Amino acid sequence: MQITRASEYAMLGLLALARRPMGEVVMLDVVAREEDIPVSFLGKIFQSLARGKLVKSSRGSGGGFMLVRSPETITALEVIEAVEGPVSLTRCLDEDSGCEHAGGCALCGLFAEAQDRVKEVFSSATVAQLSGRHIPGGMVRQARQRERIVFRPQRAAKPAALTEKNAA
Amino acid sequence: MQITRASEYAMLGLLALARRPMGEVVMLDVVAREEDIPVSFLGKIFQSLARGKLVKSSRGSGGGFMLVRSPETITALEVIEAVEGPVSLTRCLDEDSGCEHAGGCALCGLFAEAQDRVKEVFSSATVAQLSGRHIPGGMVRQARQRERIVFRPQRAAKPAALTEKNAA
DNA sequence: CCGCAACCGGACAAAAATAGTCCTGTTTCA
DNA sequence: TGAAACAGGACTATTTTTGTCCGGTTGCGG
Repeated sequence: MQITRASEYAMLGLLALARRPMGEVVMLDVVAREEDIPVSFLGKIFQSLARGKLVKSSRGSGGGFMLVRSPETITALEVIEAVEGPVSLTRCLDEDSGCEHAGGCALCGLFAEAQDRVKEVFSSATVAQLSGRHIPGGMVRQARQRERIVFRPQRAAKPAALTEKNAA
Repeated sequence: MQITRASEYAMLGLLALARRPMGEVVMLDVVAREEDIPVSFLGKIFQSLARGKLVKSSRGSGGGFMLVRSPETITALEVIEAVEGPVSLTRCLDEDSGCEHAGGCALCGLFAEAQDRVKEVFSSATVAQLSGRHIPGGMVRQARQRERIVFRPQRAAKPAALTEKNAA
């Protein structure tokens, strides 16, 4: 799958846009400073987002980027795929390529299942949801308790056991 | 998280042991040839598995590796963690390190959730289960239909919709 | 219609991770 | 004792990540 910095920055960048009134145009420079991301790298990333129709760029003075769709409709999965291309947890799952140790490859099934779960989670979180929780900048290191937000695809049934297990 | 070749090879290597009567000692060389893995790399990997107490090595002529525990009790997660160390989907989730864009970082929550799901899947599949399905070697490329095995943590409720979506 | 402001996009590059290889032990069996 | 087999550290090649740089191109404002 790889969740690289690029995806992370892309999300943060969109959060920066989402914090503003819908349709407002913001310069790269501003976003980069707000979220503490190298400008030139962020430039590349926003190019991808633009190609993916998540943002629109305008050039010339007074230019910058704006959200094309409302933050409620943009999922984390879309962002990640816009930046990293089609995600796959392992080479095994790249379409075409055909798993090396093919035949009846049980591993592929297992990896595919794991990947589906990840996609499920990422496609159930929107930029708007994340924006609601996020505090920009590299500051406030230890602010406000930080209980974890839970992103459950649909049902919220018995999270208790799992959460404890992972905390331990 | 990264599922690298090393994890993949580790699983395949264990499957090779699991195919044999419990406790049988097999040489690296044999495993490597069976699963079509570079011997010297597999050597490194089995060292990790041995440190993780999943296999035991014996040296000298007639030496090799054997499973220490029965394949039913070895989960894919254990294998992966033995080889790759503690898994984390993103840098964000490395213990210590403390997320860069901390404060109220919503991204970390999201990533953590995704990671939990992956761990859930991997900890619910055992070497024995996988072994039952696996056909060794790089051969048989297109053999036997290949419907996907489903590894669900507990309940098997409504897999239909999801599976179809992914097949498409 | 000129010039600057801002993005576009390709080339480049450093650093890290991945995927191995190799060689010198050390252990054990025969 | 000698060969067989793993142990483990050092080394290397390739790829990916994480950027930087720079010459376009576009479009607004004057």
